[in-house]
Amino acid sequence: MEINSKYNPSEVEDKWYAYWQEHKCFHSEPDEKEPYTIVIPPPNVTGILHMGHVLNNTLNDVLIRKARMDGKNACWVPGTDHASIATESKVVAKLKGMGISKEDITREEFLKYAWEWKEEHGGIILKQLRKLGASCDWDRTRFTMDPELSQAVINTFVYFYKKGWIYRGVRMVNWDPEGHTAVSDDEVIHKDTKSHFYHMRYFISDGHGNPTDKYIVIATTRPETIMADAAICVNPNDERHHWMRGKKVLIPLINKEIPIIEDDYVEMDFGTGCLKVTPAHDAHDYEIGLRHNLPVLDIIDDHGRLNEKAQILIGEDRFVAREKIVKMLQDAGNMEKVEDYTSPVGYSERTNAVIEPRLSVQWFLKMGELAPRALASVEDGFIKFIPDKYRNTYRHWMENARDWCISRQLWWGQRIPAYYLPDGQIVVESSFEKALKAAQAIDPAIKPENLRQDEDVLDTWFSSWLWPISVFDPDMPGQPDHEPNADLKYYYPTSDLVTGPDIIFFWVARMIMAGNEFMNDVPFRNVYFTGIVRDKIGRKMSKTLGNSPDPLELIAKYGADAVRLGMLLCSSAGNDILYDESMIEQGRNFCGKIWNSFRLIKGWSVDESAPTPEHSAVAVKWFGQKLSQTICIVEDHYSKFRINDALMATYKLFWDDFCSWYLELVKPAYGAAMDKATYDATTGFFEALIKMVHPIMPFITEELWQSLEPRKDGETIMYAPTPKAGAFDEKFLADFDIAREAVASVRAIRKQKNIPMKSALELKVKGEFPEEMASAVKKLAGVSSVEKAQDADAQGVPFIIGTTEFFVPLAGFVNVEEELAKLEADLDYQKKFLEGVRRKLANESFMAHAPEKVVAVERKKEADALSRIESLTSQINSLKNN
RNA sequence: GGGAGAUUAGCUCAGUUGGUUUAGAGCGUCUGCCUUACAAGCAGAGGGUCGGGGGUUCGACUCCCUCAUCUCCCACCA
Repeated sequence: MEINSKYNPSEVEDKWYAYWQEHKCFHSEPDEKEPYTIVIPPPNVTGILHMGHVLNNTLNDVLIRKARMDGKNACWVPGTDHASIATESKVVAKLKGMGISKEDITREEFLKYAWEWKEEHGGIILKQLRKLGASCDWDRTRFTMDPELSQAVINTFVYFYKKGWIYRGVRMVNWDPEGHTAVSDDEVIHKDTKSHFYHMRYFISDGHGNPTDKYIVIATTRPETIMADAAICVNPNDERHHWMRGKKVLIPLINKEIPIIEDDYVEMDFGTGCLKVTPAHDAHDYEIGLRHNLPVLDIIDDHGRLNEKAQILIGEDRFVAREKIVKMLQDAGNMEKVEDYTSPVGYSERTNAVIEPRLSVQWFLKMGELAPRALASVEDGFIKFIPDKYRNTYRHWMENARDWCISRQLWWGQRIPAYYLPDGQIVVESSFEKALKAAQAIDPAIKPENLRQDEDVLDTWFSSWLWPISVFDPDMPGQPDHEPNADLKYYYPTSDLVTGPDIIFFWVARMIMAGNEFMNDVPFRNVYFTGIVRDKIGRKMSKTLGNSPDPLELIAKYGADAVRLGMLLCSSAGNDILYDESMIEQGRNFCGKIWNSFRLIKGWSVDESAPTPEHSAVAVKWFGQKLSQTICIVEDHYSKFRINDALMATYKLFWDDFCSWYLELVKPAYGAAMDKATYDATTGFFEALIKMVHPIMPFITEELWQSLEPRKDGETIMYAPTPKAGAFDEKFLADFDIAREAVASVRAIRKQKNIPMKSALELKVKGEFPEEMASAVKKLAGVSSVEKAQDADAQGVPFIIGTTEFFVPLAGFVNVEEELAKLEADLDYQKKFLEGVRRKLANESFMAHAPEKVVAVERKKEADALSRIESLTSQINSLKNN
């Protein structure tokens, strides 16, 4: 059989992915086996794959493939999220390019465009995931706006409304003037922003709307809102301002009279101690307004422009208006001074627009009962967070959770099922027909055309919080009487969730709430939080910085397996990933290593009658045990979600133990055949190894597993059972390590003395040495004999392992002074070490307090140091006598 | 401003209830090798007073206090 000398991933990957799909290898149906379930964190339906997805989905795939090989019924449900704000803004942008404004078309027309956009761009990301090797059950692909899933969202809304947990409220919300919607507090990012602090003069009114010559100075960062001022507020304890109690002031430029009021909220030592109260455009001012019964005047429209109520600068954008009004105030003599000022300003997470606090009517879901229960799920250990530190973050948020603003002023999403009667009464029902009936129960005269549905849609998270339930049985959420279908019964709760810590509140917490409410059980057992993928110097990846590589290009260049390994190498749970392409090169190199070891093995011919050489027998015995030992370690790592530790242990087992030691030991002389026993053991080991690697690198392992021996059509390594650990003897493994050390020492001597492997050396041993290992040392160190040394022939280049002395007789090669210096340095170190240990043993307090075990360890250290010193002294003497 | 976490080799990180750790790994670095599986490789080597200071303890990378630096989360000082 001809094997390419180099591994060619692109050839192999598409072939096996198609094979897996053709044979339905990813598909799961409920059966009698233990389920292992993951639901994908749904990416934006029109998004494209970035490095964060690569990390997340690689981890998911490793877990799911591992579970599958462990014999579980593994099901990974894929899907996408409709991402209302992001998608709608893309569609708006597209329409703009076509010369169409959203305002000019109907909701239905807009949605038609949106669905077209979704059909065109939707699901690209799922195709890209296939390139990565993701073993999702594509037959189960879901979209948060699939009709059934949308209905689940509507049912949920109706359910909570009827339960009295959803209410409509006038609230100061975070208005995104670009997205034209309210966004939740969590979607606002506060950034310190440079601006100015404007000190303005408000003149005291004479009582008839005319200015007197007295004025007060008010500092603000937002002079464009002065027209909406409802009062000037000072602290009641601020004596500086008592003189103007009961007076009124005039708003500059428009000369509107407003009262001076007093409230504790105002800090005396901030700014001028005077606050302009603008209830419509600041959340705190709104609160003050409520306390003092101030009128609310909203002068900014949906787009962030001043409206006619502003009286001046009508139609101007708020920032343009700010510049203009500053000029006007200066011209009018109202501007006292302008200072540079940096203050936190809220930005929309989605559009990066400056958030405008704005009063509006929104729908809210009460957190009062949902949050404490969801908190308990984690606190009581029903859900485990990895790493654990996120429990703190979670607790803090859950204890302070505010009601969830679930309405969004958008069209793309699930429309709120609230219907208004002409008299303003509201009915909430899961369909128009039901709503009509309910409305007619109130007023039999109501006709369909009298009923008006709420214009807003629901927050996207209000659909994705149902995800672990609705992907299996969309009839479940919001319908407590519904009998869960077979899928839901079998797959829920899911096993593990892999996601980023940035959506712990948006998504993770809310899924827990929904799970508790509708399933009376948590939605998953473990949440593994990945880090955020950053570039090599720690910057977040972003399009503008251009530091975000295209995963598909990386896959094309290095292969999917290499990309997967590379991502995992630099990721431990919860730590940010400092991505560097060299990690992926390492993945590629590992593929090369695996590939070449296979070529080596496959290149051997077998001689049925050949006896097994001693060194091969030792090698087989050793690697079998080493494999078992490592399997235990790897399994332990997986059980603790220490994926990169599991990976590293596997990596070293393959590269160091198998390739560098085992294969070198059993490798026959060039052209010579190998005995059958060793050959069979070797292929067996190789198969076990690639099975261990498979969850991490699915493609190359499938290719080699299929090449290892003839397989039936439809057979796959995906369902090959994870290798099981056999017994292993620690002492035997330790003995082999002594042999390794001896080999390394001889090789080092060869290098120092420039002696090629071809010239055989002898090795003399003084002290204990496991006889069984002699053949291995001979083969790998190029040593012709390993013999017990008598005192007389204890000479040559020395080294010590443990307490055993070794000599490589090399007449003429020994540099006595050099060797002596090394030995004496070591001796010196050992003496000091011994001194330290003895000091400890002489310490009465230590002897009295330390447990026996620890004392025994110290005694052993003492003994070891003593015999090491003895060996060193002996070697020094031998050298001196030469 | 509040909270959480971090600081161990050049880089990225392990170090699991304080004592078999006389601090480890991978990558990188250095040296020598194109040795018929692999130069995307092989062999070998060097590299850290565990951020600073103090404390608890027989014993501290590990626990406590403090300082410094960094990261993240939450938070409206007009």
